[in-house]
Amino acid sequence: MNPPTIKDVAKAADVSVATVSRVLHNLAGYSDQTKQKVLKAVEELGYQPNAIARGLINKRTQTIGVLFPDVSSSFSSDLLHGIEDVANDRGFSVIVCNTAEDGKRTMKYLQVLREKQVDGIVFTSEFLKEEYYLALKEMRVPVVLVNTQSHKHMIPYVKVDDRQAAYQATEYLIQNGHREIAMISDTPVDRIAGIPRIEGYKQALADNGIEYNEARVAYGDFGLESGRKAIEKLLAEAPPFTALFAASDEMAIGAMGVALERGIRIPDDISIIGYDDLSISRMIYPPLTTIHQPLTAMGRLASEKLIALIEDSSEVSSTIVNHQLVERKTVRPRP
Amino acid sequence: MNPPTIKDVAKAADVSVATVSRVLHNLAGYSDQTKQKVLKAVEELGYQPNAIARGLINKRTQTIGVLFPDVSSSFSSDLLHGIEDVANDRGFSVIVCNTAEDGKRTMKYLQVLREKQVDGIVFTSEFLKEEYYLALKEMRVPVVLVNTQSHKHMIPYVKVDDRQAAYQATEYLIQNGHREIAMISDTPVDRIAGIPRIEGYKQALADNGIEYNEARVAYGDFGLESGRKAIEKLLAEAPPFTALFAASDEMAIGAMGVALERGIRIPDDISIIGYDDLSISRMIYPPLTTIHQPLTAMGRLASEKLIALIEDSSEVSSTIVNHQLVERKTVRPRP
DNA sequence: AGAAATAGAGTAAACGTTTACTTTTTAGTG
DNA sequence: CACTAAAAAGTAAACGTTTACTCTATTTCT
Repeated sequence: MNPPTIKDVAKAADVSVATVSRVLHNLAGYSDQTKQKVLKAVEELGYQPNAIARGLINKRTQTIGVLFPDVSSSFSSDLLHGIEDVANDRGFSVIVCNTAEDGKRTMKYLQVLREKQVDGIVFTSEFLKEEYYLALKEMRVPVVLVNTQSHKHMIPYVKVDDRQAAYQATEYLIQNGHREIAMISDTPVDRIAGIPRIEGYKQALADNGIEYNEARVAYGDFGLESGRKAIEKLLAEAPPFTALFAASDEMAIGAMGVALERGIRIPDDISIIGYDDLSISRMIYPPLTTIHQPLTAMGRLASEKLIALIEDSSEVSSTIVNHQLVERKTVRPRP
Repeated sequence: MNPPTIKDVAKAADVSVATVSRVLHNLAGYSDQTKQKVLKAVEELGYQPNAIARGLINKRTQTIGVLFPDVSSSFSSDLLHGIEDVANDRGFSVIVCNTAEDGKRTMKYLQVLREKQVDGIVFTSEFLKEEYYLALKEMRVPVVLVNTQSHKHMIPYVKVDDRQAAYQATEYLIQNGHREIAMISDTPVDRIAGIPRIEGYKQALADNGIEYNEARVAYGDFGLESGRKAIEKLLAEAPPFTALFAASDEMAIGAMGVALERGIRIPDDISIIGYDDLSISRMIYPPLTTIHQPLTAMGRLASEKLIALIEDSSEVSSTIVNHQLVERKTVRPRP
């Protein structure tokens, strides 16, 4: 009735459970004949080992937990894709957690992951609060950060150099002759993705002798809708501009939408450059010029680092992955 | 050194492990004084129960597995969002599996999920092969299907009525005066999402006295790129048409992209209606008229059904969720 | 007061593995 | 053939819980 256990196999093959276990793990200590008997019994009973029992004894669950602020964003799901892919390859399962950027929820997830005895954790796209750090530390499992970083604690991370990427995006607009350049940023309290991108933008302006004008920057939350709001604000309140740097593709796409609705041509009237390179960005019209972040590859890398830490608990370093400016159709030289 | 166990708590509180367990589960059998002692010890040691050990004994892991053909598609991640949300609420974790529509991979996942003793499985957006069904059956855990359905086996599902939705989409174009209506479909061997949508399309034509012309239907795979290919084929080879029904938003968006590139105006020259209503569809320009599938809600519903099955193993029925035609800017009356 | 019921607690088996240790069998050596 | 080394296999503890069962002391009832 119940699923067969190793004992049932042992009985059927008329050997001890230890022998069955050894055969199944290819350890030494049995004759070829015995091996055949065991394998036959396994086959006949349709025996499958119970990973829970195994996990209990060797204190390994072959499971990792991954936290996202928003699983359903294109950004997160590309990351997840990469993470899941290598994890699976290496024999790990992944439990997804959607924190909704809510501290309470996050702490609850952390507790669940702890109780479930995950072997490691990937924490993505969000500032690592001290509270989280402490919980993570108590769990004593490896952690890797993706698309975020902790200045206070030494935790390996995988991310692009936001400051430099933003610098490059802005400079690209400048090289195209633009001097009145607006920006849509994340809230300026975001120490991870917000501030560095604004700084890169400012620096590029400064290095090219263009004065920074605070009125030309609007704030969003990386989402589509916030991009619409932001450009509306800019159009209404900011001094005129011929180019726009949006700190996320979603915001760029939102902004393009309202521009187009109002008969503002892209890139003829306003050039736009985004940030992320979501798969959608290539496909919309006009295709979005943007900073490519290799999200799937970053996910893969994160998984690899984490598993390395789990398996040899050797030290693993952080890596700044290369971004890339991909030229498509939303930027053109200033007339 | 090691994380404290229930034994450590028992020792610290000077009671037996049974008592600790009872206190932790609010069962009867101890004085208030004892309870305080135990709680104090738990607090001081920072004890957290081990879900693996618990799972071993009560044969419940509070974990479900979810299979997607492509985790990183917007479609899947909206579903996942809903599934994860209610699962978490009800105390379940979710393990994601990306089958990549690969039979081998799927079978491997099924085995892993079995070994990990998940309590239930959600299977999404793919035809349930007999092989999968058998594996699932052997696992003896509840299953719910999302966005797919098995005609052969009685398995509860959650999906929209594709045939009817396609009918409605097509009829909407007809009501707008169009008579030369092309379609981009999934491959016609797809018994789940392919055939019913084509049939709905055909039926709507027939009911309105329009002859079906096979040359006006092209095939894709639901992805963006395939939408581009399909419309290119249509533009090159099909008789002229004034409207297009795409069986997925991604394909519709891909098609819009090439139309726009070629100076074909949407909706002035060609009206387009999509299918899915991804969050991006509202945001692109022009915003896509489409059939709304409430993906997140469908995910939630699936989770609820599955958990109901897990918890009382009562019978649970399937539900056809309501789709909705959302009118945006890509369809206009024929001039 | 004595019996019966009850509250408060402990003991130990069970869940399905892995593995250190022990025992038995076989093969090898001089 | 006696003895040793190696191979083959078994025994049982351990992992961290839950829970059925048992035991003792106290309360309740007649």
